Amino acid sequence: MPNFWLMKSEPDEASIDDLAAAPQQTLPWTGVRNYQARNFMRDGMQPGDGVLFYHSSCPQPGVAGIARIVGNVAPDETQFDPKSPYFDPKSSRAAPRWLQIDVKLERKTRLLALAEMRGAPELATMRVLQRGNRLSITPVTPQEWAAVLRRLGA
DNA sequence: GCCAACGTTGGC
DNA sequence: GCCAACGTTGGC
Repeated sequence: MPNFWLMKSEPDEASIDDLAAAPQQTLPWTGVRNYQARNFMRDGMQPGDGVLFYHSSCPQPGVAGIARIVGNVAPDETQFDPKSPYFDPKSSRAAPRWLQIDVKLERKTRLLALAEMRGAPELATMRVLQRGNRLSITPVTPQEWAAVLRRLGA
């Protein structure tokens, strides 16, 4: 029984086109530095899970494609790299604090803009639309998943 | 650039 | 353990 997730990425860092251009159309999802989001990765994510790939902090925020979780969680390599903006001096290889997981593109979609999502009654329950939500990873219910795909014309 | 909202830090 | 101060997120 697969789960569904919405994962935010700033297109300046990793856009849907970057994912499409990556080897195997797969990128390691690194840089999660929030415990709640990490716990979703650690406790909830499984290979095969569906992902709504969301562009945030950009002129056109919204869902830009469908992806899939592949592989399993592993220590996020960027936390050990002093040159990385995601370096965490309080973490160690013995006790890694942050996790990464591989995400593979399923298909690019039309942009389902945040404004459209906000106007869609069937999407009103989505965590990403709730007031004050800042989590970069949020669970999506099967109903919400189906509603998004329907709206994307799938 | 602004600012609301939230998470984290650290002194006590 | 409390909570003020600070930092970050992210839409607008």
